[in-house]
Amino acid sequence: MDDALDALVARLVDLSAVERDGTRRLPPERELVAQLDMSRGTLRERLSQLESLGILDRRQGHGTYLRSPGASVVRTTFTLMGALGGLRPDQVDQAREMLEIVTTVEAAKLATTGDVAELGRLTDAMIVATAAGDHEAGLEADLAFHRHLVTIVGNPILDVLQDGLAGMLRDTLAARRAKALRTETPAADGTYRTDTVHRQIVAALAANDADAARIAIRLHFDHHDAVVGSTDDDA
Amino acid sequence: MDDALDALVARLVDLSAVERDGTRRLPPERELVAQLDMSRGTLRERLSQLESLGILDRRQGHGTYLRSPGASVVRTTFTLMGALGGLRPDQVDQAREMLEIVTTVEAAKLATTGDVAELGRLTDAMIVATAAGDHEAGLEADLAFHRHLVTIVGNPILDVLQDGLAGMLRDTLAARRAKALRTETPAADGTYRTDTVHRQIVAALAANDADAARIAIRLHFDHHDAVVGSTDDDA
DNA sequence: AGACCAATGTGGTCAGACCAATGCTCGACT
DNA sequence: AGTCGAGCATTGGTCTGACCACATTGGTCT
Repeated sequence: MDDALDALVARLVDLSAVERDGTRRLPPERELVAQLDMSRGTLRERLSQLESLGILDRRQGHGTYLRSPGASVVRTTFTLMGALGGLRPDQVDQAREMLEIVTTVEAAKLATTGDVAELGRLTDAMIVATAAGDHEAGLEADLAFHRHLVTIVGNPILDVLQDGLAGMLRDTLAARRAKALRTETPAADGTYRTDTVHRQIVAALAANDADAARIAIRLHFDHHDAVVGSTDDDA
Repeated sequence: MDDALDALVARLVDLSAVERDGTRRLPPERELVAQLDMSRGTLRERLSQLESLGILDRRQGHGTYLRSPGASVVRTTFTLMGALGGLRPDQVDQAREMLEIVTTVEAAKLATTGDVAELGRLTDAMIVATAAGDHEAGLEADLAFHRHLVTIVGNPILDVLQDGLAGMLRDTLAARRAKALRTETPAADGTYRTDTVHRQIVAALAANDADAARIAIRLHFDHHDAVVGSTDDDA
């Protein structure tokens, strides 16, 4: 099944035309039917598969567009796994934590001064937002921080996994962050340890010190776990 | 799109019947059409989506069966990502390595004496097979070893990711292992370091020593990388 | 009893029509 | 001239009913 779909994707890429905004648009289904020599029903079945794999985007009255498969697949996969039983939210959380630990360690080896500057900026934004009581923006900056760590490593697989898992957990993460901030007593200068732990990560990356990064990111999670009481602890 | 599919899956689970071998079998499509009040074409489109997500298994002349989504989704996703460009084999390899590092560390915290015994058994099998020149069996035991580490952690997400990535990399892994064994000079007792590194991992798990496990698994990869010359190195 | 073959049940494909949403065009009105 | 709205064309979404291909089952012939 996979190889056939594979071949189909290749032909579709050929038949697609590039729009002005850079997206690749497929010919209408009725035309594809002629060029691919199959019935519309069969074609639509294949397109549905590709759509569910995140490779296509179909919009009624608009057209069908190619796109790079992304986090959506991972998210739907695990969502449906959850629907079928056998997948608890804390397991998703655990997987994400494990992923972020290695990501951070790997990023520490590769971070450039530009990356460090960007991460510093995001940390500042987070602290400012939190101090101003805008927890929505704080969460956003928090997520952006971790997303940038993934970017540094530059591995598309991590991208997909991180986005997918974090996307699933968005509500959970928001709740965790809120609870941590609510429970915690801010320091003298009004900052929260929940936020300032990020500075340690940035420092480790600035020094390209993988060990320090590992310790810092674990502190990050241990702190949350201790406050919120999540999954398991660390050695 | 996801929520609609979600609901459909729930109804399908209701309509399915349990076979004697424990698998859940769906009614024939023509009957589903009546019970779900949609046309067969539309139903088939949905079923195709679920199949591509690894939730269904359709066999012509046989029937349609429910199954837990598994590694296949991850594998096809990343395979198609590769087909669309933007995903190199070494990136898959890197992701797998990163995943195995955290998996091993986590497993060290949770391993029981039974797990340790099983891992010891697999290591023995691997060493014996290698000594006998049966590299196929050696690879098999090697893969089983790492698969059991995932089992110890007991997180279905890791299961899926590990299986998916290792499945994609099967040929690559075989080549790496073969080259490592070919290049390496065996010790006095005829064992290879490629194999014996596993003993260090087992020892770390027996002591529930997460730090030792991390060091051991990194040695494992560093060794391979040094011999074969793969992706990046370690700090 | 064994081998062969036909009937049946199942998913896979095909064909043509109609429905529904989107965006554009062109005309009426201000 | 500008603006708003009705209508039209395009495109994906659904329905119907027929036929094809594969797998199992049971009967029939040797």
